Amino acid sequence: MSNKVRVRFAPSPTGGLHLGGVRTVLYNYLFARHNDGDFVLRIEDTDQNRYVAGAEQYIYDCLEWCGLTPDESPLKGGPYGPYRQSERRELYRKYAEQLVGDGYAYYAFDTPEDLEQMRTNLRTDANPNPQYDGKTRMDMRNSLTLPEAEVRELLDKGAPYVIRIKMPAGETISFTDMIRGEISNESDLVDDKVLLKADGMPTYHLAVVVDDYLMKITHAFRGEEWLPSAPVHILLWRYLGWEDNMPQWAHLPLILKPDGHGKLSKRDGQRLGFPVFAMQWKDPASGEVLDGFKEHGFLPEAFVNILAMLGWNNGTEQELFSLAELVEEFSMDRVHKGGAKFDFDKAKWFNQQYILQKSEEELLPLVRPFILQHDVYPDDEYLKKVISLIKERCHLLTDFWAQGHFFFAAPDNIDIESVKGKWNEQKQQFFSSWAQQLGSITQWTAPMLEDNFNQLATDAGLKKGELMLPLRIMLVGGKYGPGVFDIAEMIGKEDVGKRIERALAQL
RNA sequence: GCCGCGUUGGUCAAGGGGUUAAGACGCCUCCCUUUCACGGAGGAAUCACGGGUUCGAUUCCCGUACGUGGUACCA
Repeated sequence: MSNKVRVRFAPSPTGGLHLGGVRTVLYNYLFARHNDGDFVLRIEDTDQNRYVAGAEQYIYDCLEWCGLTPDESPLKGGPYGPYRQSERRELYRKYAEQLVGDGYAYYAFDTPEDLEQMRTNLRTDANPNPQYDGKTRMDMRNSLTLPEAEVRELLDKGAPYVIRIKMPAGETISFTDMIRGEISNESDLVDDKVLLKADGMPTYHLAVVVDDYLMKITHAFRGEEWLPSAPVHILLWRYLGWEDNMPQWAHLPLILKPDGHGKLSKRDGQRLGFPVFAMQWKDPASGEVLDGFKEHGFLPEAFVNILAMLGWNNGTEQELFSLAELVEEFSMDRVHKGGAKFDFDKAKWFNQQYILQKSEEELLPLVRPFILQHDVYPDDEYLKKVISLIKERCHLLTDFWAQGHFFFAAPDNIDIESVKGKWNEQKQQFFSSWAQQLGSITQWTAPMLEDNFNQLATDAGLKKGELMLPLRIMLVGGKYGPGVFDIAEMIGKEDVGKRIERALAQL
């Protein structure tokens, strides 16, 4: 029937959702939307040893936060379910058996110990990683080496076995990658990958092919770490007789750590002080909590934009894209081949751009949770005013507290050293008397306050410039923040007085 | 070791036989601002290396180096 574009994101629910994972989701999503196709979420939970409670729900939460919700998923259902591989278990065996029947795969009865034995026996400096392949398979215990009767018997009495693909000899297997062009591998160099494990579950290799076929996936995008096993998948499509339906492949470049080399890992984030996961992840087993972009104060639109630009651009100078614009502009052939180092400074800049774009009204509900964290409960009007005064100095939502805490409470400690140097009795007198006559100021507004302040300074024979920094330190605690009289207006007569008195006591 | 993939400033990157090799982040200087930030104006900084092909290579080809991924009954 139709050749509607269908793509899928197929994570294995084992922990936090990494930057690179979200970017794979994003490129899938953009490609699907751009082509009026379907975006499927499939859960690859075939490794029962790696089951982690809550990890699947966490993936939904992350996708929802990013605004990249799938059209079909275990949660939502769809015409090609089930979407959880553990629930498709029986399907895979049939195809594995079919491959054995057609001579493309075989039963292998070697125990893990046998395999280890083979590897240690064969390991040399020239060949540090011996494989189960065309060179070694005839020395192992499998349906190719054992007499048929014995194989039958082992199977009948329920001996544990796996099914392995029988890689052909002397073939060049090639395919066209949407990003990288022609890619080819020699079949002799690829090992006889396990297709069906002893516990009856498929490995990724079998499952990805069977499910992509059954789910009518037209384009398959995944990380470049899959490139070396692509020939196995190509062969499986061929051996199963589905080659005409094989999706087009695109192997996405890696996201690398900012310093040194290598794939960005969660440890790098901890080490360098930035998140690596989309949302906070609490490991149920270890109790370890890993920070996410959300909790770090990123806006989802910014996060998505950052990821989109990490490996893709539309050839113009534009860097800020809404999701709708990305959908419009996205194409796989403009994705980079090389990996990109993640730059947290640039990420913060993106987020700042989105904060700047938003109105106080829009920012209000986004900022509030980050203020609440500090046990402060301002009313809407007050918070909005604060937001408007400080938003241009905030890169992250968490900065609203860092840049605005003094609007809600007196600073814990003040940078008294910056004032001390040029401090004198005259200034002490000035602030003391200003604090005392605050009560007589009838109109408590920034301009009136400033006038009053200026007047008194002139009367005392002091330059305003010498007094501004001390006043700021007294009210704010440091050398930052919006106009000092705006701050004074906001925090009110009483607090201004108190803060001045308190600072004076320290000088 | 072997195999795959990659390589334009510190980072993200445009470009692709002839260009002053864009732009952004970051950094520095200056302006604005009696703070910080925003904004504005400048600045430093780049085609990994060696061979070809060519009148001419950053661009095409081949090597080398380096990086990275894989080499599991993990995905």
